[in-house]
Amino acid sequence: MISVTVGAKAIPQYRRLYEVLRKHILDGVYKEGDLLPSENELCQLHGMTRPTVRQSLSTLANDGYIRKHQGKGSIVHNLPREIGILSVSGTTSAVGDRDLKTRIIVKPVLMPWPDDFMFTLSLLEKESGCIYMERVRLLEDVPIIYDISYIPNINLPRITARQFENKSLFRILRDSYHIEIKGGDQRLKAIPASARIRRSLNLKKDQPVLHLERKMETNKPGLFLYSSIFCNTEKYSIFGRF
Amino acid sequence: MISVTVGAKAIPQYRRLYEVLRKHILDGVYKEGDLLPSENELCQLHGMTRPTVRQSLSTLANDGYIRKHQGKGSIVHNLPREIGILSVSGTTSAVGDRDLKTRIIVKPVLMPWPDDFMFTLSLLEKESGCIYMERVRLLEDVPIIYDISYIPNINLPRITARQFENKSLFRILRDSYHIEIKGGDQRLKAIPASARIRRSLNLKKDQPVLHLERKMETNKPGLFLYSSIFCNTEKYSIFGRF
DNA sequence: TTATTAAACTTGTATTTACAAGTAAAAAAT
DNA sequence: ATTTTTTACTTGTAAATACAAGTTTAATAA
Repeated sequence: MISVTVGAKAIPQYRRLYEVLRKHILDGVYKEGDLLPSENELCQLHGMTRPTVRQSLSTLANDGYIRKHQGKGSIVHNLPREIGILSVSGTTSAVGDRDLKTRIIVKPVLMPWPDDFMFTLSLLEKESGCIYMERVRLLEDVPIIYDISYIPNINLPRITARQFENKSLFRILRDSYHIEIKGGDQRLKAIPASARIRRSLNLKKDQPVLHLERKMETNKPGLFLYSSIFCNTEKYSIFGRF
Repeated sequence: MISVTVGAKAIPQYRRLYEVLRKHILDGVYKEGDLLPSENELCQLHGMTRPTVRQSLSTLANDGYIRKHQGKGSIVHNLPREIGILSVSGTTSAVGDRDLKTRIIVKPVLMPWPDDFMFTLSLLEKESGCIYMERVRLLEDVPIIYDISYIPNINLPRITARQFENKSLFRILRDSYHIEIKGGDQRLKAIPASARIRRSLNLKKDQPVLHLERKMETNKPGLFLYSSIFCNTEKYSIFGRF
């Protein structure tokens, strides 16, 4: 039987409340240090039970938007996101691409995987080859991130023909192929900038770069996306929680 | 009424199961790719209900030990911890100090806070002054991490007189002062190594370092610990989840 | 044999209820 | 006025239950 799902999947209640509260925090409805409404109040306000509300709040806490204190309440903790440009943790999207512009350096091309790829690949991945692309991400027209993406060529018809300018790769994957990033692993290193990276990111002499190697998990089992990311951290830092 | 708590606090059931499963994964009882017992099996095995078991598993998943797949089960995901030396995420202790030796460079001294401190301080913190210390952490006798710690001098009698050799600072804080690290924020940068850092970490010329600035939250409200950490990432990476 | 269907699993979401433990504010006692 | 106690309110932990949704296996039909 072939089942074609057209409409959007039902969004869980706890996820909806998460999005609402997150938006309110980012919009400044709740400011740094403010107490969120208590769990019982949120239950009444949104017509759900406490475990559901708690699931929203624990996700918010995990992503660093709030801190929970027994006996007190949930306190807004918005500081990092105001300055940072790339998040190390967070369930939403890994990169806050709100103010980031994208410039394509190498258009998507189909090629075999590099011999010494940074992660071990499955046989299926290896046989399929990879879609390769290079992009620069700019903050206020200043290049900050050099992003090399590797996508296994599994069931992604016509992806190399698509336009990626100013549209997140992840958005295209979500909208056109129903692929969602669920999370992933990353390795971090400080390395000297290569000549090409130095040129691309307008780096000063001897300015090192932060190198991230990422393996991203998706909602499609067996499908992983890979990125090699070079960051100019001279002016901006990368934020994270632990 | 004065209440003196002598014994250890009762450890929640979900935390106990978390520790058991975590240990089994680290010990290789469950190996990479293995399926954990199903939630219902874990319920029977440990005599608890599914919400409790699920709390353990979701914490394990958050810390990167397992991946959960609807309809399938929980799959062990132990790779990063075999290679990495410093964890960016994880509820337990931030640093896996199992194989790391510690060498004191500057013994704990009481001093005023630096003028341009990396985080904003509260008035209480500023007035109290800080306990300052510098340590090098070695992996197989090779210096990897240079750690500068700043601790507010609030209610920590005789801390400057204590011995820190080969004993984690955090262990002393926990054992002697009942202070637990609950989590925190960090900023990451790639920077050129200063002469002192280069000497301390035996860095090659032009080898940059990964710089972490950490603000750690504790179980004592208002008490934060601060660290400025320099990592030699030439041979080892820092791992993280997102 | 092959493809389809059904059943038996798995985790995901959600409600209801109960009590423990920590915090803050109000009330009472000194 | 000050201290102590109580109360009310907060989040934390835990059980019992129900159904949804995804995956795998077994049974069935072609």
